[in-house]
Amino acid sequence: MALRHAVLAALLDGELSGYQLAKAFDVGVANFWYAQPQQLYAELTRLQQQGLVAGREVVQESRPNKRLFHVTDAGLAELEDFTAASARPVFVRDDLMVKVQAADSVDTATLIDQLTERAEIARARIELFEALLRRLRGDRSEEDFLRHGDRIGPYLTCLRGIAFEQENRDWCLRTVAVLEERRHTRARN
Amino acid sequence: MALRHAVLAALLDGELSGYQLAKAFDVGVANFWYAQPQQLYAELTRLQQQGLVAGREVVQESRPNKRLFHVTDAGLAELEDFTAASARPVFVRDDLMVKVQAADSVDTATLIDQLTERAEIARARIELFEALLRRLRGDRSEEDFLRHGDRIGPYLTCLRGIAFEQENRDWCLRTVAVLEERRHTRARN
DNA sequence: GTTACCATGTAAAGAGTTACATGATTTG
DNA sequence: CAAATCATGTAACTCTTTACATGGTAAC
Repeated sequence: MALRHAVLAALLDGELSGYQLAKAFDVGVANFWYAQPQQLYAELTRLQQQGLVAGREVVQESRPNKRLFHVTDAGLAELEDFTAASARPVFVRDDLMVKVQAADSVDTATLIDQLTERAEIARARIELFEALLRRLRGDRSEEDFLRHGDRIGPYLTCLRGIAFEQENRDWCLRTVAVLEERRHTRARN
Repeated sequence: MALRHAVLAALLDGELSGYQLAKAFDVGVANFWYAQPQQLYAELTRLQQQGLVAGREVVQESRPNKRLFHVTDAGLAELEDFTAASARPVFVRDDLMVKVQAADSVDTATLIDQLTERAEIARARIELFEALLRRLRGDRSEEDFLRHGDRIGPYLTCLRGIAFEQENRDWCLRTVAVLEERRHTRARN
């Protein structure tokens, strides 16, 4: 059960409604996990039943009412246990990689398009993440912030998000370059 | 359905038994996907029923008999379709990131251990992947191989595997450094 | 007026993990 | 004699995705 803990970790930053949480997870600005709104609403309900989060109804006039959730002491204890338990390494698991693996046997035209598009998406995310980093550290330098800041978890995970997307972008562009050169070479022969 | 295509792509390199396939997926040497043996046996059966792969029984004396599978023309066509369809971007989704996100609120001792261990695993995988790259390109230079080699798909995915693991390792080590320094700083105050 | 945003869900299907099962051979 | 390798699966469970569903307000 990983989503549970991702939700708990996300709620450490303060009270959030399901909708706000969904936005954070959706943009990937949460950058350490991704989940869809439906999952989050369901998970919040479960977590509340188990007493790991508590919600309070906020009545709004010009908008639908919402429930704001925060982590309870039991939730914190659960996170503590989770952190102490060991985690297995992860793999990339990307459809694009499967396609590239098969690149020698299939038409590469659309593949090149997809890689280019993916590089662009990665670029956009890097920008987004970098803006988030700046916001998190305020006017401090990164080094200073990481040494003395109160809440560095999100900053550290965001650093990884950026590194991942950079690697992503660079690999896509490199692969496009290789595939395109081969197309031209073949065309000439 | 993603595993289907990963299996098809993996079988492009030649006939494999379920067991051999499982080893490739397990080590992650397939490096573009990961799956467990049970999944693979089930998937091979399904693929065979759908005519996307064909198997032949190989009778062995000192070992149990095995079934060697290869991709059929229908399988190739399926891969072609899959490649043409668009793929959604991926996220990292790593328990370790969830833990780091919560690092300000939980005990970091075991977390530091886990990050260190993960860095070591990443280092080992990088070595493994680099050996695989050397084997794939033979005595050619990377540039030459990527320009004129017959089968570059696995090479390109392996490049990404390495980049991913490097990023992984570096982030873990950086995070450990940050967390450790904060422990010491706090201890002093 | 149409699109985007706020706000919350249910239901079903698909994918992946974990646990359980078996049994022979080879290597140390 | 124990551990690793070869070889193949089933069953139950959890997690994720996709599709469906509703309804008001704000902005262009």
